[in-house]
Amino acid sequence: MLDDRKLAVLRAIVEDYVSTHEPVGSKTLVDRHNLGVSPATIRNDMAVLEEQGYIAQPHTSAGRVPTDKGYRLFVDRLSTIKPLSAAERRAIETFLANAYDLDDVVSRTVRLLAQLTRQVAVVQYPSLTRSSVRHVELVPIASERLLLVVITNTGRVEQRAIETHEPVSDEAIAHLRALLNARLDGCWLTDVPDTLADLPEQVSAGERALATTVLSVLLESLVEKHEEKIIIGGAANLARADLSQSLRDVLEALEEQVVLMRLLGEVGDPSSLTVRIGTENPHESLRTTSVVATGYGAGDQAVARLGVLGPTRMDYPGTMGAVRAVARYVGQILAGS
Amino acid sequence: MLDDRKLAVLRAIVEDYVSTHEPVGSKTLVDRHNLGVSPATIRNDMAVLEEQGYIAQPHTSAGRVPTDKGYRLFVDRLSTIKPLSAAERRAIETFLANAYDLDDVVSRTVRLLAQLTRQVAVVQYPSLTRSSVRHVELVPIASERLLLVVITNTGRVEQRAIETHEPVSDEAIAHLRALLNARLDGCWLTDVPDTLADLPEQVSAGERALATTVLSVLLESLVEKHEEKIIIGGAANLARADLSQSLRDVLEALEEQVVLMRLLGEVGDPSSLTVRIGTENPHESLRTTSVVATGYGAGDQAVARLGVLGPTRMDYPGTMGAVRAVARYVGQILAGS
DNA sequence: CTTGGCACTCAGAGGAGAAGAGTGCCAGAT
DNA sequence: ATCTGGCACTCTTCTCCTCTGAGTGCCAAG
Repeated sequence: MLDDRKLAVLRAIVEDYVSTHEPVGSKTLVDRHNLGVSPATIRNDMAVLEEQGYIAQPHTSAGRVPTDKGYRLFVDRLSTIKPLSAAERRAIETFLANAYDLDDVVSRTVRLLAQLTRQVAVVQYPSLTRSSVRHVELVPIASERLLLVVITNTGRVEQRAIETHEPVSDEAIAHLRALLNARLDGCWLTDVPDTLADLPEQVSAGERALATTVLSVLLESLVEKHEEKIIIGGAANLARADLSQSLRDVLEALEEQVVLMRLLGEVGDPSSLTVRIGTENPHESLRTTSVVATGYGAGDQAVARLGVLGPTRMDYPGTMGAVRAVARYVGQILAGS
Repeated sequence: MLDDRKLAVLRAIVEDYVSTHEPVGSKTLVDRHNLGVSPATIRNDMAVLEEQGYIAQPHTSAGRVPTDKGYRLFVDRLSTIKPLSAAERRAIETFLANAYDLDDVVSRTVRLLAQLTRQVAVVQYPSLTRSSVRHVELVPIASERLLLVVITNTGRVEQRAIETHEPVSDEAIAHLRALLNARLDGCWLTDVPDTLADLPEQVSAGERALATTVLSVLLESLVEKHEEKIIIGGAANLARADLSQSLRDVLEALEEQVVLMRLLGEVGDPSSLTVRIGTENPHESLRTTSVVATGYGAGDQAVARLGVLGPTRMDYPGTMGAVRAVARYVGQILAGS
């Protein structure tokens, strides 16, 4: 029901609107893109596109603006992801290659994405589910307080304080530490609960309370909390975007971890990009923003997600190219470390 | 040269302007505060205050607005820090008491400050200079890659990846780890360089390269980098503030660690509050913002700083009260852990 | 199906005028 | 010597008006 020319018109409208930020009319359209027809013809096409909900008029005597549905069609069928320039690729590579630990990789990634896309970048810390335990450390820091540190093979370090509610001897701690390391070395994090299920029964009665406490903290910190850590960058780019929505609402939404989690979406196939446009977003105050996200990971299996958030009127091909490229390089870095 | 009534007028102007966000005229001033004189008298006082640079007029037929100099006088001589309500104190206490590790303390603190003051909160991670080494861990994560983890008595965990550029045996690692722990246990971080200066000479030739590499990374990560970590929260509050400056500039400044460091100022006496008003700030694009900061720490010695940033037209007594109170409670929490 | 012509609509710019808040100054009162 | 009421004056801001121009929809002809 939409012939080729109408699609070309829609594409032209999206591209023009994205670059000028102004409603685009039939005349400017034929001037800028050489469609071989007259403005009147374009007007007819526009009328159809509007009727079908792909474009809209801010007011009667203005040009057209793409709707969310219009952007959706554009992204799905009218555009191709734009590869980065060689210079950009090199810049990404060297910038990420210089990172010296996981924190640094993540913080560099978020800055990189923000700069490349000139939008707000969001990066989730790698999930622990695909990691295995490298080492467990148990350190007394006060008479009734321990610090539990778990180091994984992906270079991530989880720490957690433990209140024992009773004094604990150094021997008990050393014993438990040895036991934990013997049991867990190389163990997949997802297998930790099973592996340690019978731990309290394996220790002497005097150490049982301690073992139980440590175990519960360990399970809790590894299994529940770790997927929630997300960092954002480039918030200043929001101010440029000049969203119709109150900037404050968007900033507020961005400060809530839960919202961010849902924004990035489910961890899935890292080779596919998720694009959420305007009202497709799961949060009310992000009605005029779009999210481009993808998974990333050491191998072909995603361990977390990253993406950018910007006004619906963003340069989708370019943004998608940048997100995809950064995700790939981060994957390489993680695999290499 | 400024008599009591003129000071009272200045105080009233500041208070009114802060609460209404509108230039305040002589008539509204006598209406709202019961100074026992007529508007005309106030006008004379205002003329003097303006001549001396404490207040200014946005335009000829408008009321007066305090200048930075006016706020400075207000803060220094005309106001007292406002204590928090009992309810607020309880809220702070319970909110912070539930934190389970250092990361959590800091992130709760920043959220608390932002919420309490409805402004942007900035918290620096506790410096390591007052801490001592609790434990050093050295873990192989690849054939030529180690992870160095240092745990301090303040509950902070520093991690750093090390490239050895040559395969290292497990025995060498175990040996070095034992050596490091024996040497460093309980050692003040500031003393680490001295304590370890002769480390390379203490190991066999085969391990010397490794020891040197590890040592350099250890010193670097402990001595140089650790003071720079700062987190911010409540950026959404900036949008409400409606600064005359472009919001974007401020957001950009806030994303730069270096700027933030200089904003918070030198770590000094934790019992004193630093207030930087408008152009007193060390950064160009923060000309219309003020910073209220203070040190905090486990004992009477500050280990880091925290504060808030808001428009120059902020409620100084209330903000100062909140910052002081939060700093105290955080100190208590850190001391208790 | 496309095209040129034409009347129509409406947002936004620009200007004039009125309203109102606030000032500075002066002469008289305290 | 200081305070006060009165008054003229200065600006900003709000409203109302008109005008302009971009852009549209529709129609009849190619």
